Amino acid sequence: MSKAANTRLTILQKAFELIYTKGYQTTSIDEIIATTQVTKGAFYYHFKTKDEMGVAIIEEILKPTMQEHFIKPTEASQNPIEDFYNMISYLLLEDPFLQVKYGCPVGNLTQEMTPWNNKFSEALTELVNLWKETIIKSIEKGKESGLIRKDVVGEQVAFFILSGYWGIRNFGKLQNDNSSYFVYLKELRSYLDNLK
Amino acid sequence: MSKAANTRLTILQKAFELIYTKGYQTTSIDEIIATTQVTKGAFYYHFKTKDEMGVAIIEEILKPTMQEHFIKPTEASQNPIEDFYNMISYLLLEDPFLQVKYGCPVGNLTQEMTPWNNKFSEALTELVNLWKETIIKSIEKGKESGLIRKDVVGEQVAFFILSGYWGIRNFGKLQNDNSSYFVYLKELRSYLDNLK
DNA sequence: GCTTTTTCATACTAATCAGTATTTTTTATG
DNA sequence: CATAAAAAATACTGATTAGTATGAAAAAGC
Repeated sequence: MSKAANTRLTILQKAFELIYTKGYQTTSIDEIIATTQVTKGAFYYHFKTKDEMGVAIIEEILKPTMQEHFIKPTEASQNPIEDFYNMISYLLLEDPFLQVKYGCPVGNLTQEMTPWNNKFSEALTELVNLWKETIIKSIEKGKESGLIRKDVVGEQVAFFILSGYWGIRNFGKLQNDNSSYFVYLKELRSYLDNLK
Repeated sequence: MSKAANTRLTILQKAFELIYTKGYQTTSIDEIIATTQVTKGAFYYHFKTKDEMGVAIIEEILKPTMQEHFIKPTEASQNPIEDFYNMISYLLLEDPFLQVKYGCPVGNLTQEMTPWNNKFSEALTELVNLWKETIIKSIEKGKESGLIRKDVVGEQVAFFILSGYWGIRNFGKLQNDNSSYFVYLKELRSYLDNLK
């Protein structure tokens, strides 16, 4: 990777960490360049505005991460119900990057930037739809293989699972501990089992 | 109500509307006093800081509203399952104040202010716990009256319902339309029916 | 090695922010 | 009505904000 490309990536990564922990609006460019040891000239060479950088974070940091960690595993799944549970459980309790007190990065950005910034909304919608569609496909596969009831509606379940995930992360954030996750996961288990 | 008390209430109400639509951090005091036609002197006579006003909004605007619209009806309910559905459905589709594109006020504040402001977190936690406990009690009542299965765990269901609500409001916000609400409500219906 | 383009560094600006100091007006109370 | 206290009005401050203007260094092309 060229030195310039490296500078750009460093900015995106460090800025993402700051934004994930502090929020977008309250993370200033001065703070970003201070922690990245990059000058303002370099920053504005790579990004025309702060918002352009924000969208780049979604597309160049969040999207690939999601592809790798959610989309691929779900597509490869032979047992949707078991793997949905494992996916959510992993995200809530084990993922090394996500932290209880900071919630879900995609959820945070959605809450904060929608509906005031169209570029953000579009980029985030793309992400979320990708995840949703993957879940729906996985459910259809499960229906074919007999692991899921035929009368289950994929889109409904996808919305239900993702909503619950976003919501419980907000609870975790509020309480700043794992306890609500354990309670939530038990009910998720019983909900998912009812799809069989 | 005294004139001073009226000034205070006006500030809280208008500020809440601004914060609900724009977010807390991006709503400036200058903007609040401009829309309320109140001077800065008056504002800072009633509130020592912006954050003190924020907490007052939670306690004096959000809390009473929640008491009236969620707590009381749930406590009076004779048929929990039916009324849970109606409550969520009302909130998503009919409530005259809440708007799809702006999400849930409590959820928004939680996302934005936690974990960086303890006073906010405490005030919000109180609100949410109140709602949660009311739902749990309602479920226990339903179990006694035979409307809900005995093996249903109230706390799990309460978390599940509230998480789903918070999450789907984030979806609505992202898409800026009702469509996801309809899909979500269908699955909520079938989830709730499984508690019978 | 010379030139051009890319990449980055420094110093600045105008706007906005939360909050303060001080004075004036309004209201309550005797 | 006089006085004290409560409530509100005005003008300011210092810090922070996103973004710019301009020039210097690095890298690439020949």
